[in-house]
Amino acid sequence: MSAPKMIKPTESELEILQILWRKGLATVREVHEELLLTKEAGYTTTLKLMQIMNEKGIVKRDDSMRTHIYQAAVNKEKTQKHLLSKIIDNLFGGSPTQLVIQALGDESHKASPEELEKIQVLLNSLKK
Amino acid sequence: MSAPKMIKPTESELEILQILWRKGLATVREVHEELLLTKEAGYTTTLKLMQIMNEKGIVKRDDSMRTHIYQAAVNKEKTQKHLLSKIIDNLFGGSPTQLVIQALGDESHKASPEELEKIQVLLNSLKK
DNA sequence: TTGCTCATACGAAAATAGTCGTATATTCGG
DNA sequence: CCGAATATACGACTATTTTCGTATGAGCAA
Repeated sequence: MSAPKMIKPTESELEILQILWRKGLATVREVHEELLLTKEAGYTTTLKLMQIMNEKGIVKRDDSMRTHIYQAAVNKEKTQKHLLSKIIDNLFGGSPTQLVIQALGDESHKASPEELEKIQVLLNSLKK
Repeated sequence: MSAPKMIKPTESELEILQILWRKGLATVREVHEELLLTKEAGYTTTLKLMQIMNEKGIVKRDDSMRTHIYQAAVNKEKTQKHLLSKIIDNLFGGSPTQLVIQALGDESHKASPEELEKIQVLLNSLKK
């Protein structure tokens, strides 16, 4: 098993990746519109970022038409896991438990009862 | 309630913060030695980083002696919580549950039974 | 005192990230 | 066919982060 590439998207790239993960396929224009909901940005800025992501292999695109169609080229769960692992080391001294505790206690991102139940199920399976 | 400062340490700063959180007080030399266990770095690089962190208010120092003594000036839990919150938004689309699930499933950072029990306790209190 | 070691200060290069203006090409309505 | 709207390419500028060389001075042993 080998890591084909060291995945390390920047913050801006992560914002774009999230949109692509959600939409599957999207044009620069569509991604840009979504970004505008959250932040200020010029269209060509978004375009450039996506071009760079393409060069890095973070996204793929179909450029057979005038308007190119983009999609994520990195797996969502893998990327999350990889970055999370870094954070556990970098921010929580290697302890995932500390991270989990902080995350569950986060006031601005409360988990619903259904979600808590999901976690409970996972917890049970880990306990065995 | 107001945020006195937007806490946003860079990666390198985070590495140093972790050491300071652990040790409490430390000289540049001590911090540097610890960093060397994990990565390459010149001494003056570490020094400069810590000087900048001092200017930013991320660390404090006692410079009454020739060898300055540093300590973290930001609260560990607050910093973790703040950065985690960003990550939940940036990487997990606002869902802490997804983050928790990925974290608990991380093969390279397994939680011990005692830690799982801690999480269980927290989970119980949240369920109410 | 002299010379060696070790500490901080400081400036500036190198590496990364993010922004955007402008050129140019394509499409399409009329 | 013409012009407005819209797309990509690309270069360059700004900002931030990281790295380190060099200067300078304190402390200390011989």
